[in-house]
Amino acid sequence: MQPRGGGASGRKKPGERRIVTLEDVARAAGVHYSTVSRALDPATARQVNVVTGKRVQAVAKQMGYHKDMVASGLKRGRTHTVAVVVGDLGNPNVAPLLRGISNQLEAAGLMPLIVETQNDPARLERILNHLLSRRVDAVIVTAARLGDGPTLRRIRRRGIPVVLAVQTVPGVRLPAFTNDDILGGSLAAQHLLALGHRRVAQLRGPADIYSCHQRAQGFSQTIAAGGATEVVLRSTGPMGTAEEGGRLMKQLLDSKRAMPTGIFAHHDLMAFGALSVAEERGLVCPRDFSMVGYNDLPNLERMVPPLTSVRLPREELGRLTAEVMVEMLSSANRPPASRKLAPTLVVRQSTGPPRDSR
Amino acid sequence: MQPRGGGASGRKKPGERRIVTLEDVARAAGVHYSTVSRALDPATARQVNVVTGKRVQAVAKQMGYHKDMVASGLKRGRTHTVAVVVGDLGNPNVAPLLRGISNQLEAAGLMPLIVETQNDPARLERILNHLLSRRVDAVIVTAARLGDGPTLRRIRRRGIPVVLAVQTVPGVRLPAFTNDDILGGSLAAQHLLALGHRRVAQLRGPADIYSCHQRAQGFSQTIAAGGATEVVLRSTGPMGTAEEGGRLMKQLLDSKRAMPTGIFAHHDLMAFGALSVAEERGLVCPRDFSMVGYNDLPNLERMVPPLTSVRLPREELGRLTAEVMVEMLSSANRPPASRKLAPTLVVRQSTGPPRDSR
DNA sequence: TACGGCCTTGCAAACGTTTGCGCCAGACCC
DNA sequence: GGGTCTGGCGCAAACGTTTGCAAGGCCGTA
Repeated sequence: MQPRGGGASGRKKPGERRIVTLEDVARAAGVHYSTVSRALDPATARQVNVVTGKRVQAVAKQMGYHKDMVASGLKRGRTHTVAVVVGDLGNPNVAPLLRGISNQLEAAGLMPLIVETQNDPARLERILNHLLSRRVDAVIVTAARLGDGPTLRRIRRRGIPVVLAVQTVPGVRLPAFTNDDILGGSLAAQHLLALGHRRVAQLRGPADIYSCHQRAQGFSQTIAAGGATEVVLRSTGPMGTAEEGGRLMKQLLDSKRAMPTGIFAHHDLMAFGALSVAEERGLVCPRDFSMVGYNDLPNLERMVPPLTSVRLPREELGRLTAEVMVEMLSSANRPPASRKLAPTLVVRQSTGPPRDSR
Repeated sequence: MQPRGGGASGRKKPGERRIVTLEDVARAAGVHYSTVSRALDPATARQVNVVTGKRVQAVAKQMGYHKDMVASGLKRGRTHTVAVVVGDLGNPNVAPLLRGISNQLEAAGLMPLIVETQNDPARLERILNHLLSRRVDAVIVTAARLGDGPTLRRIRRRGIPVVLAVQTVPGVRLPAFTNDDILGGSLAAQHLLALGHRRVAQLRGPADIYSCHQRAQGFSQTIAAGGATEVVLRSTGPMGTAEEGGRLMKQLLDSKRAMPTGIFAHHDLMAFGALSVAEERGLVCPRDFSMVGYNDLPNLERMVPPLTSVRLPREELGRLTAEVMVEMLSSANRPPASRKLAPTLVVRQSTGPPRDSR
């Protein structure tokens, strides 16, 4: 049992003093360490005499005391840590989401523990075990796939609050804060209909992502209601890659049917892939067909053509999610209700009237 | 002192059993809990009889025991947590870097605790105090600014290993793993020189970021050695925003001197901002001037014009950094040496020969 | 003066794990 | 058969905090 603060450098400088504990402060202030503990916790500070309290606080500050959150966590059963599970840190959507979450949690004295599943359900399982053994106070899952229901229920049964963000999975009774993807799909459809498109195509994301079902539903319903015809291509690969988009576009172009004039891709990157394939075949967007993406990735306005896309309220979604989480942790009552936030359509130059109507 | 596992939902289902401890397992297996502890830790497992060990492990698994890392952390003084301080999660550079770090740490049984300073030195200070009180085993700082030396030294003096990634600050004796930004700047310069440019400009990033000094140095030296003339514009705002790039470009265009034919921007986003301003003034890239960016942001090939840029080995840098960190934590000897990784130039269509040479 | 009620403070038992130490039993040697 | 060694296990003390409980002092009131 070597002393603390040795570090791993090997060079033990004299300046490397070991950790300052309650007992050290207590000795210096001439009180019992329980008094120090009380004086330093705002919730119990009024139990100690004002002048003693001030003195203790001064001594603690002067000695550079910092509460050991590990010990505190052990004793209280609260680590003030909230795990945030993301699918892919490289996804441009997650940064604003995480910022929203982090800011909100931080304001409540909680620290986000960000972990990445890399969209691998097996990793999710492993990671969650790790998180449980680290006694996180709660979990925010931003990358739930349809198969994750049992895993999520398992954490919930451990008594740890779980909320879903961005992605939800139907049937699992957990509060979820998502984009209104039905509306998102519908916005894309309305836009194409308004421009006069009568034959449209949809490049769908993977089947195990619920929000893709929603996007599809919103789009298809609106298209049908508008009396236009639709063909649907289903992605089987990973979520939202340019390759998948290109593959589906090839499939579409190789089919016998008449080329649709409007295309809705479930992800901007899929739209890019599709555009590349179309260009190779000599098709020009928006002259020969219109393209609507999803997610409104950064710097879209500098792309060629600047992509019309559905923008999601990412940071706000993060804020909202964390806000609810904080409330769940402080007041132990009613399970909060799920909410959906409305996306908006950002129109750029990848969409226009169909060629045959000019 | 209420029992664990109550959670915050308020609905206490019967399934919510409290946490399984060593003692629970011990009772079920008919041994002392210290024996369970030893049996479950590979490092001490050989101290217990093989058959007892197997039985204990079976019972533990069957009961769903998971070691409480909080308690373990308190006892051992090791939390198996490494803090990773990033400046801005939205920066596309950080995702691959974090992936490299995470994968490597995870393989060593460590968990990254990702925190964002939002490029605010005051936040850095606050956050580091938080991290210290959470007893992280080590810290990786990926966003050091020139003024951060004292803060970094302070953590180091607490005996906690610190390494720098991506950004370093001269004078602070910490191992740093960075891109070779001198080479990066030089690559940009060589490219412009080879194309025949004789009058070039440099749009510099903020002065408190050391890698910008390096980029500038590499660029200027190479340009000077090539006998070309250079004008330098210095950013005073935040790192690498389109606004800053635009501002500097305006400054350049408004100056009396002859318009340079080649421009090197310290960040792709600055390049975008500059391009926008130039377009407004009727200049066309690469006809009227060439532009080289830095960082090789994603989807650059779909921009107009596709931007020539310096690509950094981000994920590899993360891997390397974490690898060294792991080694520092396991073997307590020699402080490791800093290393630089070589960037490469990705040539696209934003650069070409100067107009006057055609 | 006696007594009940504060306000302050100290005491000590947790929280769940790790680990030095020591005990016991069996094996082995002479 | 007595001694030593060793493998396996239990005991209990930590790690640093939090927090019921109770003791002591002070005040006011009867």
